[in-house]
Amino acid sequence: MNDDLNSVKTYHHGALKPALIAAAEKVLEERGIDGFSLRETARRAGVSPAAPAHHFGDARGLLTAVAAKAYRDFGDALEAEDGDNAIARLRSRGMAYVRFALANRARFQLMWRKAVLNADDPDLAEAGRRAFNIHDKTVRGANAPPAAPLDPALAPSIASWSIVHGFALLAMDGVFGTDEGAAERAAEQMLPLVLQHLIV
Amino acid sequence: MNDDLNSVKTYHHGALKPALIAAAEKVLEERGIDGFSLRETARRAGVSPAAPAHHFGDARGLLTAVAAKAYRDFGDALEAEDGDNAIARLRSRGMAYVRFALANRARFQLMWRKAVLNADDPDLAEAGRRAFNIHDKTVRGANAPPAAPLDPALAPSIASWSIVHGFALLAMDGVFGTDEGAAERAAEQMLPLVLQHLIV
DNA sequence: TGTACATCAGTGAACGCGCGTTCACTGATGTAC
DNA sequence: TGTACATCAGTGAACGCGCGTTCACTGATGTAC
Repeated sequence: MNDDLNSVKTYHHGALKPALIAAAEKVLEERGIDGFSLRETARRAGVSPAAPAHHFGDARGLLTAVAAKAYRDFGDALEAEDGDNAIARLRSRGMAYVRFALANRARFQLMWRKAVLNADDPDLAEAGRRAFNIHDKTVRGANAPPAAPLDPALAPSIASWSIVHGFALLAMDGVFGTDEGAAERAAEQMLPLVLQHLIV
Repeated sequence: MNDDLNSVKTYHHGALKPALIAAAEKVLEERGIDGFSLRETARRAGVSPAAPAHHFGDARGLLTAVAAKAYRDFGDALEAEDGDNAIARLRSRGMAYVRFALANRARFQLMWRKAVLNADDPDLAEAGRRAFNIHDKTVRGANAPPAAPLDPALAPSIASWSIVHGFALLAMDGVFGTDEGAAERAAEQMLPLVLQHLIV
């Protein structure tokens, strides 16, 4: 084990899997998805370039694990917000959506960069489903009947998801300036125009 | 010149600049942005790997030109739609937004992948501004006073831009299935819920 | 409690890859006189 | 109209790069008896 400060470097790392995920998150945040590299991640974790293969198979496997964790953190961030009524709750969770994206740019982008992930990873799928369900219940209520993907009943969920998603991405592109907090203020102006119409 | 069918290969291409842009668009559409390569583009255009440098400087320069053209085509696609009244017009242009994204996936993504483009290219900036202005006038009316980026008066424009943008990206991610037309049907269900509230 | 041994989790050198860009060059074009 | 020459638009070979992955290996761990 490597969990005390006096630990010396041992041949076996002890907790390399989470350490690699953490290193990958740093590399992503610093270099962006396009600049990501498995070798650099291994370097950060203080390990040889071949080591990650033992835990993740290949680069895609590692990125998939990072994305799954990102979806979990994202779901937690939504769930952590609440409000006095349905509209207030949706508004604060909408803001949480935008804030998460801006505070975790590369990870957030990775969550949607399907081409780079293992599409059939069950962990990833489950984490994504959970995040959507949290949002869907926020819009349609905790007791709304489950709905198939194209059910018209989902329209309000899709609409509100679209708006926060689109806004977050535009904000990340700097459409609202690079000034700290400007995007958040723009979101506060804009979300109330729309979200209230989506709660039934 | 190389513009008739019997033309033989000449040392000078004659219209290499547009030919390279067209080749780049094909490479992007086939391989995605991450798979884009300057060499492959040159290969498609039937030209040596060093040739593009004469017209675009480097790979970033070529991609920037492709993105600027994409913004122009995108603006044209919005402008081509109309409606009997402001709400109908906004709705049909919203659908045009979604359709353009789905029909020009890689190009649409490129338009927003700032990290890969020359941020200070005047052509690109101008084409982007024009597209936003077309949208803004659709929402706030042709005679609305111009507004600074963070002016609250822009909120309805930003809201509607966000929703079509977010929806388009989710659709591209396959959230509404890969079934041809499914995304368009979902958009038709959802857009009316929101857009009508944004016209003043 | 001790020992043999299988398994696990790493090493580090080497591979081949396609890439973007540079370079000295050359063929074609256009222009000045 | 002809000619000299500058400029433009290409060539193609070569460069160095960092990458992901493979490979034979070895050190450490855990387990059966």
